[in-house]
Amino acid sequence: MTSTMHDVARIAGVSVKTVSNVINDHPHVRDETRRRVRAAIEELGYRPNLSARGLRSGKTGIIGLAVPELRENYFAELADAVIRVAGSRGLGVVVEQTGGDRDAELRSISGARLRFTDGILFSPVALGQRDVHLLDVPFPLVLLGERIFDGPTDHVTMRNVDAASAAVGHLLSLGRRRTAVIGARDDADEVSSAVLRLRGYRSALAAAGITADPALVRSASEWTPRGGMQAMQRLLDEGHELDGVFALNDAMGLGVLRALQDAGRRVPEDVAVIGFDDVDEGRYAVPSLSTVDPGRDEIARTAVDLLVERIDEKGTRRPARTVTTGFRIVVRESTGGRAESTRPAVPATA
Amino acid sequence: MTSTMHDVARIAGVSVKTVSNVINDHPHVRDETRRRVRAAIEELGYRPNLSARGLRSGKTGIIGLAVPELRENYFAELADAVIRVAGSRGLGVVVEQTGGDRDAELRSISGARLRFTDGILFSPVALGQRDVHLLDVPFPLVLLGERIFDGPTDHVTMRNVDAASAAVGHLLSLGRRRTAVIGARDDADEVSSAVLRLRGYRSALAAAGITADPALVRSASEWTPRGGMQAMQRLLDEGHELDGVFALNDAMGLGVLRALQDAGRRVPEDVAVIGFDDVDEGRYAVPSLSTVDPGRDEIARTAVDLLVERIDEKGTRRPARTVTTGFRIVVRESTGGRAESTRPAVPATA
DNA sequence: CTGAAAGCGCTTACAG
DNA sequence: CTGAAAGCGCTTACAG
Repeated sequence: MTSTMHDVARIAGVSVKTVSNVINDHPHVRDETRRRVRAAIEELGYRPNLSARGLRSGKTGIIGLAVPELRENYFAELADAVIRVAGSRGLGVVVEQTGGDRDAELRSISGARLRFTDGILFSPVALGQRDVHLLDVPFPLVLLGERIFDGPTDHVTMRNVDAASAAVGHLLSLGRRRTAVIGARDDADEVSSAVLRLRGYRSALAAAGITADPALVRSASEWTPRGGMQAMQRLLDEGHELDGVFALNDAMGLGVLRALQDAGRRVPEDVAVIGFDDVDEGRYAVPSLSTVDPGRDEIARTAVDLLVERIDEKGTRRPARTVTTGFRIVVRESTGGRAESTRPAVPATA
Repeated sequence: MTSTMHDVARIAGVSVKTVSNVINDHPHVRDETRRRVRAAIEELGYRPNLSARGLRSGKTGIIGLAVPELRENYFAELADAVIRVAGSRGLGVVVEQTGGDRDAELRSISGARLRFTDGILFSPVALGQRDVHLLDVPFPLVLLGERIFDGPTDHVTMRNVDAASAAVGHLLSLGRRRTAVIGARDDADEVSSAVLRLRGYRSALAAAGITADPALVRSASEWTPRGGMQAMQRLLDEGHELDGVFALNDAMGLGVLRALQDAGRRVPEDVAVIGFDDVDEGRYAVPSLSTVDPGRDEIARTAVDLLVERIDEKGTRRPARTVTTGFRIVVRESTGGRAESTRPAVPATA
């Protein structure tokens, strides 16, 4: 039925070793031989059996990506970027969803799937700093995010504190002195996006000589539009004065916009709003949502390359490395910038 | 380093065959033996090598999902659903992005990845009816969507015409007599979501004795918020009277909402708007977007189960089957319904 | 530069 | 019910 290297070798009149050399672009094959082998491959429609190759070489050419949920835009866009980069490196990506569940996160790095992927990119949301010892696994693992630092594995993270500080600095530069923060969390013993971004908020205010009003520091039930909307509604209901909002992610920022509009507050005239993540939706919101671009493509590229390095590593293992990616403040309508989506010079055909 | 079945067999004092029987839940193993084998597996941290199993059994336990782009919400949510269902069937999912590119779509079913996945779920957007012969591939393939019908493979599709007709019927029931459609395309020789949904629009109007005004039938440069917004802006600029809009997907519907608001039209008072797809964002838009729920979970479940059936198929191959899933009209604020996101009875901790 | 052969770790007839 | 052995399709030392 399906043909093997032996069939190709027979048709081409060479040994399987030579076929293997051609397939894997090894040197020392005469051009004429290479041509004959290629023709035989074409003729038979031969495709290497990846299981056999994997068994022999100890590699499958597949990496795992463990994220909470693809229906969260941030992770869909991250997965999109990771799949692109991995594809360009000749790797397939098995996407696993943990649902932000601790057990599922543990399972994804338990090794149950170990002999199936060559390594895993892992974005935890349930595991935290106290679980750092669980990351000492016997296979290549690259950690994403800011739940766990100083672990035994390579780690790609963003400048959460600095970026949050810059976002609040942007609101300050617009003259906003009463900026609320939505999505805060102040667990002393946890390091998370929430904690780091809140730290950036505080340091920006402190640098401007402003005392943060505790009433303006709000948690959200979940980091979604719904969570942001509800937190904002409560804040408005309580009657606090405010002229700016820093939503710790764009999803909540979209909910904040809605709550403000429902309450008849004008954005950005009455209240300027900035989010974090730069998901596509923010660009199309009314008004469009200013945000922090955390450099998702750079994160994906860096993470895949670190993982590939680890997979290719022979005996000598280099020490764990932490890479911090850059960021950019994206000014849109919600802080007085212009919408990016303008009419095209040439209208599309109607 | 990593242990094998032989190690387990040695520790447990049984043959590898028995270990295999235990791992694969085969009968005819005494409880006591089973316990000993399990203990040995535990002790060694043994995990089956999936490459070896794949080589021997001819299966990898991985299926492929080929979609345009995960950053499009519809496909992120579809992938989310497929990964959940596949996981419950013990299968991993390699996600491949075609970018809606013809060559990439062909590559995804060319068999280059064949011996790597047990089968593929394929959602084409570039290939069309004329490419139907290309689907006659020597591995399990399940087609999603409405680009190609009557092909040689199993096919899962939704009731596009009926659902679109019901959406427009909903607008008619609100008394809207001048409903525009956004995202139309009228290629006589192509069957696509656009063509089918447009057909539903026409049949609903016809059933109500209304002549469709060609000026209200609009294409969009792309099926995105931007495309919807631009198409709506042009429609408004041209000064046509209208009181309803049927956006052929939610992404365009979100852009339509924005264009209407920019133009000072009230939704739904002046113009009622309904989309198609039921992506999460529509629920959080201001106003929330009415839509057609095409039953994404049902699509995912059906597609995975058909693929599993094909993979497990021995000699006798049953004929290709087409499954059509159900739909539901979701009435939200943009057509006068209530927002679904209400305040929680119990506020989250602040 | 090329060929014959071993072996990666499983599963599965085949004997017993 | 259990064991010994073949073989899935590759890659890679090892000879030549």
